[in-house]
Amino acid sequence: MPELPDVEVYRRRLSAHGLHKKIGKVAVTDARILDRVSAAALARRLTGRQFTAAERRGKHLLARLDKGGWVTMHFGMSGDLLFHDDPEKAPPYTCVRLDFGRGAHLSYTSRRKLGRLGVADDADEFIARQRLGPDALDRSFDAAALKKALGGTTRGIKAALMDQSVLAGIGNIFSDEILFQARIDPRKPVPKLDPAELKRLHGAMRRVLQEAVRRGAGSETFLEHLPSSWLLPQRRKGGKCPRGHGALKTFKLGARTGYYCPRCQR
DNA sequence: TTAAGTGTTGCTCT
DNA sequence: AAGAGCAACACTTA
Repeated sequence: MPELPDVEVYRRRLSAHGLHKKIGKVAVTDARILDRVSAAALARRLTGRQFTAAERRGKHLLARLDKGGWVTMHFGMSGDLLFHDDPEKAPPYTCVRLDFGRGAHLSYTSRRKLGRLGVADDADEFIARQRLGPDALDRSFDAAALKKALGGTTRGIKAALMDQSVLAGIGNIFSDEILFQARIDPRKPVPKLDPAELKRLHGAMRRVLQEAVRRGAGSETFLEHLPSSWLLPQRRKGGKCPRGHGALKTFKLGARTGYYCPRCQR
């Protein structure tokens, strides 16, 4: 699930409830999601420490530790970051649980175990190792920066938008929404985008991602409360173009399915 | 029942 | 050497 908006919601949650609290215990209940760190080493690194900041780059969440270092989290195709007050009531698929003390417990979940949690000494080093491009919602990532990031590639625009080394944060779902709002054919080769399209693309990207964060991406009811002008609620077999153009079409990008309206996306 | 499909990424192959 | 294809995983749907 988690693309940029979902992870931004997790970041805000961690920032609001998880900072400046001493970590008393680290419970690793499924070590498969640990990224180049053992359960014992993770516990050693975190016990007695506290988080001092929560940052995000694309789909990666980084929690800064006092006395140096970061906890890095990625959620793969399914995952969440949840607080709960009873340590016995960790959500399903919890892989790592941090106990901050009475009534404050944080659980990292990963249903399909494609997520990864690790530690990094330096955030920039981590970002470089992951080959992450600029964050899609970074203030300095303006239309010119988007054009520059896309420069050089000849692929279709949807594939380029989903390439985390080009820009970080957009996946299969939100690339469909962004391209629908920008009225651009997802398979259109990047070099064929004219300046007006690039401008629309950049505007749609910011609007869609920010609105998704504002509406609480990742929540159960997220799709139900979206404006009727959005593609996402229709993004399924039998879905219709929100602008009244009839059935949406699908196409395959590797193993992923893209949805679009062939009438309004050119 | 079995198989295909899934909001991601990384590795392999061309 | 950029880009396509597939495996990794666990669960849902056809």
